[in-house]
Amino acid sequence: MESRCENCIIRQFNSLRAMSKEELKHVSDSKITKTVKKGEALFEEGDKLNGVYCVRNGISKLSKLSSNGKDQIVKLATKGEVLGQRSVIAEESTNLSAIAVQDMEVCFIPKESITNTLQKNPNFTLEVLRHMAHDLKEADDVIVNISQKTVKQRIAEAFLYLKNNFGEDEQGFLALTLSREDISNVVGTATESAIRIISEFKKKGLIHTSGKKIGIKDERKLMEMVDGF
Amino acid sequence: MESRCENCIIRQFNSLRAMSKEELKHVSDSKITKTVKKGEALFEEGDKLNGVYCVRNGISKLSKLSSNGKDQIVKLATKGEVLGQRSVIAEESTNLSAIAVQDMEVCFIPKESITNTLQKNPNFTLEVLRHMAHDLKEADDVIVNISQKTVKQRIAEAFLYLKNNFGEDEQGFLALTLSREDISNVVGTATESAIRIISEFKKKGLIHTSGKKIGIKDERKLMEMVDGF
DNA sequence: TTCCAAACCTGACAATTGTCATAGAATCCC
DNA sequence: GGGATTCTATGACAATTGTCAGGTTTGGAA
Repeated sequence: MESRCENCIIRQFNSLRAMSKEELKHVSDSKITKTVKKGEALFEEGDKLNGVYCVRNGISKLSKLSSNGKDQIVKLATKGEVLGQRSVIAEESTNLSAIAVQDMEVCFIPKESITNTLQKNPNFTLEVLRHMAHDLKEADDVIVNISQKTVKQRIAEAFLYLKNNFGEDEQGFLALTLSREDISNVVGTATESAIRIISEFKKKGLIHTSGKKIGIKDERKLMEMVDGF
Repeated sequence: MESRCENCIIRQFNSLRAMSKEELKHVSDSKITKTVKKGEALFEEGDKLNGVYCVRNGISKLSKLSSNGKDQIVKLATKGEVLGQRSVIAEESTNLSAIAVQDMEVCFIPKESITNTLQKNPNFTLEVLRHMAHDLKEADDVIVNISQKTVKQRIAEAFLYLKNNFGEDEQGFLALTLSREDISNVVGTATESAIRIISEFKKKGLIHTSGKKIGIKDERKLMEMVDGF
């Protein structure tokens, strides 16, 4: 049941596609496939990583603990993304925790395969660099959003982000269901504030809910709200 | 007066040090040295960059305009840093503006020298990658700080950051003097709020001021404040 | 099923922060 | 040097957000 990287479609979405046949073979021979249950950690802030994780299925939140005891979610990583790269490249312990928000299937790739290829295959290195450049741009956007937008705007934006990146189920609910606490940790606010605003959105007919699940009813109004109306 | 990159000490602090002799020679032949006056822009958000800027002297703020009309300063770049890399690597227009907060001397390096080297010299690419990994980690830290700390804490932290990164002058003032507006754009708050908190710090004896200049008087208390006391 | 713990929700209140208005100080430019 | 402009500063107030203190609902385990 352990499939070969050479045949893995996921690879097309990340920097591994720039690896040569032989390099890929080496990765495939050394990789370990793992399943991670919802709520379990791939790794925790401060861990020294001996490799990276390639996400085959499921979604992980990348978060960092603040000195006030709250988690801030910095990114949601899904199928095709490689986690832990930054830490392996900089040869530092990781600055983020990775915790599954859905059951996951991941491949652990020992860092030797990665660092060797980084030193030998400029295409691969460049590909990794491009991905990191993209992540950096996104991080800049997050900084601006968090500091210049209200909680209400950020929550509206988060819902649109969830829809655009993870889609909806058959009944029109967001495919990725986060707890209220996770939502508040994404936008950087108190859980109670997030809940209050969700209730308000529901009253205004912007969204509908069913248990934890949230569905977007009025996308246009949400978009207007993000831009400040 | 145009000196050669081969002899430039600045290079030791950035990824250019991983270039070979010939590559460096090529860069040196194609580079253009510029002076940029305080307040002038190296480039503006949305510009397509035809190269990168290596800072020889002075300091630049990297900022992004928010939809509410305020600038958010994402980073302060000083001697040795290379600006515009992200944009050149991703082959996108830049997401940030770079504006001098002090008179600057910079070298413009056409992108061909960079992209060629990126494709041929894995050491260089890896070096760039390491720098970007570092920037990304810093960006994560900024996200957590902005979303989880109060304005007061962030301003205290900003002062300590300025001292640690840019030092103090002979009279004990921070060597980098920012306008109150720039300070508020670093921490992501209204200018009035920043001014009010600066006044408060002054009353409490944490800092002293003279015109725009700010000096740190009680570093210990500022550090405690950052951690929430 | 029943119970327990966790998650969700709401109200009341306080603290923080932003906005607007205004005034003095510094700076720039002719 | 004088006038205009920008920057700094402060007060008053409103809006936003966080905190605390309860509730209710939900989901899972015994």
